[in-house]
Amino acid sequence: MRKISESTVRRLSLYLRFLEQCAPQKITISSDELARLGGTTSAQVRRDLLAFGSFGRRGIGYPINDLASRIRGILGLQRQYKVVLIGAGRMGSALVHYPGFRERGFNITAVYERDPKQIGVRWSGLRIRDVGSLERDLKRDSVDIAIITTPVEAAQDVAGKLVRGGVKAILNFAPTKLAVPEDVVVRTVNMAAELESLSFSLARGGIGHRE
Amino acid sequence: MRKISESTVRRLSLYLRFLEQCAPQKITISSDELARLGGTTSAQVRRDLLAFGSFGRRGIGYPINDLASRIRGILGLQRQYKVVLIGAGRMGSALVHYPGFRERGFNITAVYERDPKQIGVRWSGLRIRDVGSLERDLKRDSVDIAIITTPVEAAQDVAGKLVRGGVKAILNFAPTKLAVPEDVVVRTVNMAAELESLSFSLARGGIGHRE
DNA sequence: TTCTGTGAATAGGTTCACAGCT
DNA sequence: AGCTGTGAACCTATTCACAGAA
Repeated sequence: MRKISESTVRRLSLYLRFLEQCAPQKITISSDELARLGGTTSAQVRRDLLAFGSFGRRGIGYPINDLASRIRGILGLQRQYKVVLIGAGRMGSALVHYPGFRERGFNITAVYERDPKQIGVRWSGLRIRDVGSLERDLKRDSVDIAIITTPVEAAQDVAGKLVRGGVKAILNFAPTKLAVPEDVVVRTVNMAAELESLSFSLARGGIGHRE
Repeated sequence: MRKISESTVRRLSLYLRFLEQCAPQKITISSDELARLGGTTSAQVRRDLLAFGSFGRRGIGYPINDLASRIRGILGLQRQYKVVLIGAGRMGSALVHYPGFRERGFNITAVYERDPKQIGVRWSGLRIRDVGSLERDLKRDSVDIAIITTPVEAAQDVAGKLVRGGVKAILNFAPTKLAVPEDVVVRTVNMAAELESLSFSLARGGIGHRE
């Protein structure tokens, strides 16, 4: 089984969403159909799917259910994930209440915050905890993924606590590069940079139309 | 002046942030230093900067202020942008109050919502308007960028209104591919897909450590 | 005929390595 | 010596085009 690139992973997420939206009576789907839905080419779709073994049928297409569960396997979505969130601001609130996470098996089980005024407040049943107890809590029972929604100044410090607590995957919304050991994966979502990429495109018919 | 790739644009955003954080007495910065800050290589930095003309000085480095304003030029950040947001949910609230946007010249000037209970509510001085008047408002005075934070079912419909209202750039937080004309740029931020990319990495020491 | 699987060709992005300023 | 600018090499991703199975 070959190496799978980051852009392929991103597209697999997309394909999975489309497969799950298919009418239940529909049995198979062609690479061409998936390509139209996802805004790529059929060759691209076939290459992506080939990256983890071939099981489409020539002349027919791909069996929808098999393909979906195969993609879930690749993306590691057959299991549940324990997620904690640090930073009980507006962005934290938006993410805690985002239904798409739980649907995919990402369960936010704790929220941490530094501001004493926020500690103890409940967000739909989840009591906001003191970030001071984060490291201890992580050592007591471990979590899979952490989401950082703190102000930028606090982010690296929090990342340190997470790493020491054994967290191996971090989704970071603070606009900074986090220094972490080799075996920890970080994805940074930088809202301002997203807008900047749009202003770049406006300034010169640049990157073009990319979805 | 050559074509600039999407990944270069993303890195330029990063570089700009670092340049702005430099101590004011610091005059120049080397590609090596920028590389360390941004987690790339010096060769990569030099290539990125070369994409829009050479004005570093051999043996010295790049003049910080010049470089910063040149990058601002490339990214189209010398001007102000008028931005509207559609969908006054928690994510909308998080973005409206995010200080990083205004700092960069992205001014959210109106918020639209479908739910009548929300219409008229004020978010730090901004009165939430009926999405029914969106298209008319856009035609009266145009905006540069729109941010969609509606539920996924409403997103395509809103995108249609935006396009008819002359908006040429859309930042989309609904997990769906928006169909828009060629001359409209869309960037979709898919939160669930970000987590899926992390679960993929956890499932197999996959993509590796990418910042 | 339809639609996958895949080698080969192409394009695109990154790294190397070194000439040339300061 | 220090550090940029840049051709060339390299590596990775995408597209082409067609053989082969249903």
